[in-house]
Order: sequence, then structure tokens, then C-alpha cells
Amino acid sequence: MILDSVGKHITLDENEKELFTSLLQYKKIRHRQYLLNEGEICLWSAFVFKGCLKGFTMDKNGFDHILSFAPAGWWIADLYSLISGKPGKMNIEAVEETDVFLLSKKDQETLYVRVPKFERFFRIITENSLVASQQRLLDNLSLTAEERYLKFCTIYPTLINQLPQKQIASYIGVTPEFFSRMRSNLLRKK
Amino acid sequence: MILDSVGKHITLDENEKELFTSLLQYKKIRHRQYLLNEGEICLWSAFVFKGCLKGFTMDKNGFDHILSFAPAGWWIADLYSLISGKPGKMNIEAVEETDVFLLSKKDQETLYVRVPKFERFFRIITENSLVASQQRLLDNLSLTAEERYLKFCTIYPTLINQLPQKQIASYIGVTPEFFSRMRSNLLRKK
DNA sequence: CGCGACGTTGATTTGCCTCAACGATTGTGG
DNA sequence: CCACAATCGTTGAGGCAAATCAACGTCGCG
Repeated sequence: MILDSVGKHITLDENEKELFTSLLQYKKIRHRQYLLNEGEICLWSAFVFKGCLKGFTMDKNGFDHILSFAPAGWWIADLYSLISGKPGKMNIEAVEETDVFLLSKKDQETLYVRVPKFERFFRIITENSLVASQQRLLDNLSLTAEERYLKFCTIYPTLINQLPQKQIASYIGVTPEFFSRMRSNLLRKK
Repeated sequence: MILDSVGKHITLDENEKELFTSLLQYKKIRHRQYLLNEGEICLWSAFVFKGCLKGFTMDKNGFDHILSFAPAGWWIADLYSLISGKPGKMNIEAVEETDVFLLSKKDQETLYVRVPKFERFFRIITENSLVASQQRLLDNLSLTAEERYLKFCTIYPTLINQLPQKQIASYIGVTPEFFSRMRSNLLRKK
């Protein structure tokens, strides 16, 4: 549940819990439905309760690049757009039937004022995301596609079998064709 | 000055300013001197007052990968190590004579308790870093080396002439040899 | 001066991409 | 419930961006 997730980093009393949950808006997103489209202004942060979302952008040649997967228990948003208030380039789409809680930017600001502990909570969440993002950047600079794939398997063991290969390929940064070859090479080795 | 930088995101009264500055430790780092070595536990965040630092890691083949430059006005740390308390893989080195203020992890926690506004400040700083890190990841997935170089030039115009080419090559993710060729191609074009 | 780091250039190799063709699977409307 | 389209995964042939390895000139600096 979402309060458990928050509870890992800050301690809330009953009133604070109630305030927090009262600001959340429940939403069900069907498979392949978009929660956010490129060009829109991102006005909320989404907590994935069940299912899985992906955040991706399209480059000038029409290719997708998946920036992040958000399985159950994770937050996702187009942070650039959320912070700047400008239209973003990110799409957020459900890779399966997904339930989320939305926290609007306005309510998030309210929360910061009324329960400053939430500044701490989101600082910690953001720090962890930054560490992960830097590590992934480093992996892209120093590992081969094969090594990145193996790492992906250890980080998201549950996603491997429920996700089309195409999307894993996009995440690790290779074409679906190359990904297919790479995978059959790995299978042959073992 | 460092208080101007903080003042862009939060408003402090005189006592708070004094508390904050009293926790900072001034340090001068000479060219090529290390502020942090791979394998050490990172116990502080550093604010660059003058000069420039770089954060980099070495891969298993002995190649450097520059994760970030920190010119004047920027913060730098091995966030992974700082958060987890474990030894990190990052090196932080001065690319020229540099003056920094160090804020120890312990004092940073003190600051969070005594002046909760600093939670907000570091949340915002971290959010901005995350946006930048994600954008760079995206650039590495979707742009050619040449495009990344041109982008680097617009983002760090001042660094281009004061940094060895080797280091720019490392930042954008190519070998020094390829970088040299690429640059002479660009010059020929114009 | 002489050493070590840097930048350049050439020849060759390689990891990954592109384009194209083809089955297998999934989904959809009639 | 079937027919057909769309998407997905696989495989082959060929191409290109960038890496590798090596040689050489240059510069800053102890």
C-alpha cells in the first residue's frame, strides 16, 4: 500500500496520513492507454499501485527510448515538465492494466507546506532516482549491450517475461533485431 | 557566493544563514588533486566556489568515464556512497585550482532538523540534477557523438577551451582518437 | 634537457544498425 | 468462431559509426 512506501522514509500520524490519502486521486489505466502524452504539461506525480507504466520519448527519427519502467511501488512523472511547468517530451503508457494514485502538483505543494516531512520524503525518493539514473548512464558508457541486458535481468527479474522484447531492447538501447540475436547467442552459450 | 545560490530556492533569516555558513568547511584543491578516491566512503557534499571539479569512475578495462563536471556554483558528491554509507566507485578530482565548501553528512542532517527548509533546498537541487541526468541518458541513446559534442559546447561553453580534449571525449562517451577526428571534420565543414 | 601526457593521423576491426523477408502470435471486426 | 490485419520475433546480407592498435609530433614541466 502507498502508506507503507511512505512509511519507509518518514513517520506520519493519523491526521497526516488522512490528509495525504485525501489528496490522492485513484485512476485505472488500461493496457496501452496513455497517462501522459508528449507535448502536454505534466501536472502530477503518479504512484503505481498495481501493474506497470513506462516513460519514453520519441527521437527525431521516430524511435522510442524508454527512460524508466515504473512497476508497483514506484513513482513516475515527467519531472522536467512538472518542475518547469512547460510542455514535456515524455509519454507515459501502461504496459499492462495498471492502477495508480495521482498527486497533483498543486496538492504536492500544499503537502509540503502543511506536512514538511514530505519535503524529506520526496527528497529521498529523488536522490534514489538520481543514483539509479547515474548508474544507468555509466552502464551505457562502459558496458556492452549484452552486459546491460544481463544487468536488466537482475534489476527487473519480473519484467523480463511479461514485457515484449522490443521494449527491453529500447530500454537497454539496442534495436529489436540486435536484441534478438544477442539473446539467442546467450542461450547458445549456456 | 554560496548564500546567493541557496537564496534562489529558499529564504533564510540571519540566524539560519549564520548556522548554515558555520557548518561549512573551506578547502582549497590544487589542480589534479583528488577530493575523493574510489573505494572511500563519501562523507560530505561539496559546493564549488571557484574552479571546477570532475566526478568520474574507472571501468574494468581502466577507462575513465566522467559522470559530471562541477563548475563554480554547483554541488558535487558521490551520492550513492553518501546515501548508503558504503564505499563508492567515484573519484572526484580538480581539473584546475578549485575552492570548495564542504558540508558533512552529519551537519547536513543537523541542518535538516534545525532548518527544515534545507530539505526543500536539496530536494530542488536533486530534482534538477535528475532532470539533467535523464536528459543526458536520453542524448546518449538517441544522438550521434557529433550531436552530443555540439550540445556539450552549448551547455558548458566555458569548459571547452580550458579542458583537455581527452576529458570532453570521456564525458560525451567516445575515445580521444575518435573525438579528434570528429572535431577536425566539424572544423572542415565550417 | 628529457620524460610523460596530450593530440593527430592511418590502417584495420567490431559492435551494432539498416533493410528486407518470413513465420508466429495476437487482436479485431464481421 | 473464423478471416484477416497488425504486431512481434527471427534470420540473412550488407553497411556504418566508433573502437582498437600503432606510430609520431608537440608541448608543459620537473
